[in-house]
Amino acid sequence: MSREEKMMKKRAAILGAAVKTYSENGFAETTISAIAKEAGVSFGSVFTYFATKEVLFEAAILEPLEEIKPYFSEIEERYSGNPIEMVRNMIDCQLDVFARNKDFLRLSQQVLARPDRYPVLFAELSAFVDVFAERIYPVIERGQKEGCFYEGSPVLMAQSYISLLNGLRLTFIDDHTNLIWSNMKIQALRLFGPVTEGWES
Amino acid sequence: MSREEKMMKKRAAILGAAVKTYSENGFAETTISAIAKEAGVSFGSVFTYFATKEVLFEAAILEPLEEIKPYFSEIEERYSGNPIEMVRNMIDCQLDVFARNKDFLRLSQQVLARPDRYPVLFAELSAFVDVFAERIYPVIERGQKEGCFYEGSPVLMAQSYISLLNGLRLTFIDDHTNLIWSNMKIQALRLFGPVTEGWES
DNA sequence: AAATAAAAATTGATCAATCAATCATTTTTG
DNA sequence: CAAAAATGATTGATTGATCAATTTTTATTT
Repeated sequence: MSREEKMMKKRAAILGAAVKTYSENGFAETTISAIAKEAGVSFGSVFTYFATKEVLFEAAILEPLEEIKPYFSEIEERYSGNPIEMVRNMIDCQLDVFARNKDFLRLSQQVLARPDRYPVLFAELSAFVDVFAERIYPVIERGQKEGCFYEGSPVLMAQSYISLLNGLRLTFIDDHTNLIWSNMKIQALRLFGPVTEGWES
Repeated sequence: MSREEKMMKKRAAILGAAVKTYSENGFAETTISAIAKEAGVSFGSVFTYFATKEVLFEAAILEPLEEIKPYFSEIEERYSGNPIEMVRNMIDCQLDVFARNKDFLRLSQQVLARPDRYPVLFAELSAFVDVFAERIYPVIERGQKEGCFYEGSPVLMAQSYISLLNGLRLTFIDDHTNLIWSNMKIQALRLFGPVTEGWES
């Protein structure tokens, strides 16, 4: 393994440990030495890869966010069918993402809860939601024209849906099963239109 | 004003300042001296009324929780009409409570996000949700029999509704208007049954 | 291949700053 | 005056960041 490869691995280990430790203990109650221990590196090494505790926190938000972004921005590209089917596919996929990324989502909720403390990160997460609302908008409009979605502001629907996702992640913080999450998919769908039949997966 | 009255007032001032300051800055990043300043009392006085920083945090959760409890536990007593009307009244009232108690709800979300850090408080909040689910259960069942609510587990519906409330409080953290909140009431109702007509308030 | 030097990365002891809690002193109350 | 409450300076513990010493890696020369 080349030096560069080794260093990339080490950086990834530190970042992963940071996501886990920050999400469990919050920014202030997380010590650099706890992250170092979790990552299996020395205290000093953390500062070789991240200038400050603050910079490491920012990276722990922004880098996983990039992984998740496509599921919420590439709506027309990723989900297919008529509007109902598209939203159904989308919910299926996005709820799985939320169920899987517990640590990252706990972290992002810490940011959402304190906009003044994390202005840059908060703006980044807000922009993420705005992009989602913008991309889902035409799908909702088509569904409304077809008569299968409720009338009303598509932005409002999108916001209520994102709120439900965040709230679920908070309410079922310790739920490791996917049972709850698959049961909640139909509830999410009901924010868009009247739906009786459940999931067939 | 008697001494006892004065002391009650001072205690209330400290507790109010604690709810505000803890909710804005989190437990660890809140200093006792910041709470004292916000409350207009001296540093030392805080310890006359609350033994430790931890005890003050617990009081800042548990005492406002008692104020809010009735809106979520006295379902049959407070909300009237047929099932649809009852849930409509309930949502109307509970969303107002969530919109009004921003600081307390931010605090409770800090607890929900870290069950291991706050085991006792977390258990208290979980019990609160459980009581709500138990009390709303028969209303949902009646609505299902009347055919105006979706079929499916009433507990799941109640959980999705509480999740939406928490998520809304997180998403609209800085929204001071009540516009968003009144617009979200119909979205909340749609978790229970297919509803087209909006709010007439 | 082996030896050597230069550069880069690792390490944890040390330092400086922060802050919860204490407590001796002062002020207020009855 | 005596008891209670208020006050803020002091103390001890914690921890982010620094840095000098050590180890590892890479490049160069024999």
